[in-house]
Amino acid sequence: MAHVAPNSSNAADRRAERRQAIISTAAQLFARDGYANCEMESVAIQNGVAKGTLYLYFKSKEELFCACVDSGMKQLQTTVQAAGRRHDDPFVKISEAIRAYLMFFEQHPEQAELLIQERAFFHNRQQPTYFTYRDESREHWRSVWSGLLEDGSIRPELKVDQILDFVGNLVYGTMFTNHFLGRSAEEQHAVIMDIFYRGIWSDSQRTS
Amino acid sequence: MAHVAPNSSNAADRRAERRQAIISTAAQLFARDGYANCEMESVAIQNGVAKGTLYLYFKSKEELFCACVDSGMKQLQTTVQAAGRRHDDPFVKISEAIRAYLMFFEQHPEQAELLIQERAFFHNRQQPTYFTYRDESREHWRSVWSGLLEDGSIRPELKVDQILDFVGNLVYGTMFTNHFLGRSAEEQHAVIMDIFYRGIWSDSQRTS
Amino acid sequence: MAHVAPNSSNAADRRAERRQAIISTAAQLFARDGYANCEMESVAIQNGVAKGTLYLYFKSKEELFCACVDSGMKQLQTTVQAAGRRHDDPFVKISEAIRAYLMFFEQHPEQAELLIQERAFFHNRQQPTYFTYRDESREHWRSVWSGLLEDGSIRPELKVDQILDFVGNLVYGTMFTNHFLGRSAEEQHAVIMDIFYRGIWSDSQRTS
Amino acid sequence: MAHVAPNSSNAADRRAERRQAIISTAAQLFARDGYANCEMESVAIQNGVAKGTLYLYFKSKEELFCACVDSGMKQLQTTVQAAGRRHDDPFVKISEAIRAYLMFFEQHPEQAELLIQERAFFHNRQQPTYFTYRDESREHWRSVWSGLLEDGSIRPELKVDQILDFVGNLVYGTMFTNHFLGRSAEEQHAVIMDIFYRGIWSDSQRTS
DNA sequence: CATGAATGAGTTTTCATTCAT
DNA sequence: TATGAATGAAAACTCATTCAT
Repeated sequence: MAHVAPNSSNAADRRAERRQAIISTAAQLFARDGYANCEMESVAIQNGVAKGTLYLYFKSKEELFCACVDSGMKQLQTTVQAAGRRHDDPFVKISEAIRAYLMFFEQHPEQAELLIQERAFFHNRQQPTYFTYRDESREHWRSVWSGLLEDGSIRPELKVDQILDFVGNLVYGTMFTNHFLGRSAEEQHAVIMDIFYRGIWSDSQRTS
Repeated sequence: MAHVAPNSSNAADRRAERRQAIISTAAQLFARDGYANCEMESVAIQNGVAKGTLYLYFKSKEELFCACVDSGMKQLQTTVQAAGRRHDDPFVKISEAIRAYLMFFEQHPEQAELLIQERAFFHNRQQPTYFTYRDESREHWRSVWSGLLEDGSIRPELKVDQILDFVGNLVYGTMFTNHFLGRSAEEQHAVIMDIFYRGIWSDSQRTS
Repeated sequence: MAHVAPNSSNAADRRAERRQAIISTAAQLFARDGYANCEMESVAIQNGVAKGTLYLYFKSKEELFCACVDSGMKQLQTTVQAAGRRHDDPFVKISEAIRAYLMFFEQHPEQAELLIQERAFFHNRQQPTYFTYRDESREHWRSVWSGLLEDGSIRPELKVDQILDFVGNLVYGTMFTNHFLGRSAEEQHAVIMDIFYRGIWSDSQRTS
Repeated sequence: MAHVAPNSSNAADRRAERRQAIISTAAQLFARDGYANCEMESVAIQNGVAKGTLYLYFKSKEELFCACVDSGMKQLQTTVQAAGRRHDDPFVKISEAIRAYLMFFEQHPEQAELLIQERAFFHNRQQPTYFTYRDESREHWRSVWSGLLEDGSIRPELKVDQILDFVGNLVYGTMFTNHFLGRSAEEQHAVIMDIFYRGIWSDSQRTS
């Protein structure tokens, strides 16, 4: 019985690998030059293939771009979920998921750019992929927060959806300003969690 | 001596008015179609002038676009400052400034789009105008927060810059998700301030 | 009172002139190189204008091509009608119209090519322009033939439509073979009319 | 000694069969889509082979196309000749040959399209295949007509070449209009022969 | 100042053909 | 023989910008 190499065993696998390789370089170039200024020729050259070859893997420039965004968001989702699953304490789970989220974009700044490019070029055609993935995860986090609400860890007057929105907006905004201003996710993370959990008010202010 | 009308008293004023009129319609069109898909011709037609005329007011399409962003950010700044100045209590001042900020983008959704377009097309050429204006206001808000910190209204372990960043990121993220998802600023505002000020933890959780 | 030149009196006229000039050179080039091999750039250069200018007059290459065919068929129609109108005797009228038809394509061989190109490229999109114009003239010639049938000049067992079809097919086929084989219309014409009117049979054969 | 099947006895025969199969489907597709819009890929798929295989049988797309035209014209020639040979009377022979000609294109409309496509795309490179085959048959028909002229069946003032041209043009034009306008060859045939043999003039008109 | 006709650089996509397997 | 992945030349069309009027 012939041994089959695990990661390029057949034509379909090689195709998938090649596809992913194109996506990776394309993502970098789209992010660096912008969707409009990034030529298919550059992507091809950067991949060591001819222009026409790209069209064997993607029907159009737009489809290639969308594949880049989609691939990135999938990776983000995986990364964040994995980070959360590594811990049992809900607050730690949440905190570590947020850290993973911020770290992901710090390590993959091109993904932040792609989100902007997507909105800039395709806002009339589709809802941002980011929010599609965001909605997918929502149920999971909703149950985590519900638990915290039920066991009295969270102020009872808050609603889960409010918290989900708040934290979603907070990390979204933080991620982008980190990206634009070159700030470090690591430093931000502790402060964010602190204020998010405890607020800014002093005890005296709280009780007044 | 001829009477001079107060708001189009002379050629320079008329020029400024016309310039502003062009900016207004251009902002709408850039936002609706995207920078790349928005033709100078459309802007001209929408203004009832000929294409060539635009070039008497703006050196290029890019300059026109930048004028749109700049004009929008100026308006935002003015609106937010005015909202803050209407109140004396620092927390109310801050809260109302934030409300004004969110309301501004709700009423001028094209400005949110322009920020995206700017980043998408010109990130290699300039820092986002938004952050330039953001930095300009920072000093003012720093002094407000410093006062709160000094008088013990704020937890003493927090630093003003941390708070400024936190709230900046929070409203930035909130504004964009409101914009993308069509959410109402009014509803968000109360929750945001509540969590920002008090955190999400219950008293029992805080003391544990 | 200013004198106004009769043939370029205003912008609309100049536009029409320019349009016609483009059509003329385009017709030559489409015929020479074929629709597919004729580049818009060539047409522009041949006209002494830039490529973009063509698109101010014609929405697309296809539209320019159709304008060429249409213009040619209009000219053909005019020429043939005029030739017919110059004579009163119906048989002469018909004969001269046919001569004019054959001469037209001899003098405008590009029009014969355009008919072929049109069919070759657009047969899935529209009926050949030639047949549209052919149908338009049919009524006129029907009445001429009807008169001849009624006054006994034509064999009574023939029907007008049969004659119209026969002569239509005959001149159509003759025109194309003249064109392909470089034959002279002038020579063909007399023979065609002779056989068409009298047939090929000898008297003895007719009566047998 | 192995038994050899009579109609695919060896490699050469199988190759010829396959070649012909490709020609048949290619002819349909060239006619349906036009030479330019017909992709080699489609031809391959329609034949159940891979693109590369076509190039084992034909050097290029152009050669494949030419083979289609040539094959069609050969079939036409065979069909027409066979129809003529079935009769002894020269007028019947001629009439039946013409009927066969018109019927052939009615049953093989793709061949009419191919003639147009050939002219449209290759008129700078070769004379139309149709006329090559036409010339080949000319000698045969010339002798038929000469006989009729000599035995007094045909008006003595006519020349054989004139008759050959006339009838050639007539059937050529008739075939194409039948094709374009969807007319039936069967109906046309009788009228064509009648007018061709007897002309349109009434006896009174002939003698006047 | 205002116009709008003219310009021409620039890019995606297609598809015939090749060639390693 | 047969395959089909890879190639890369080629061309229509757009639109920001200019400039003669």
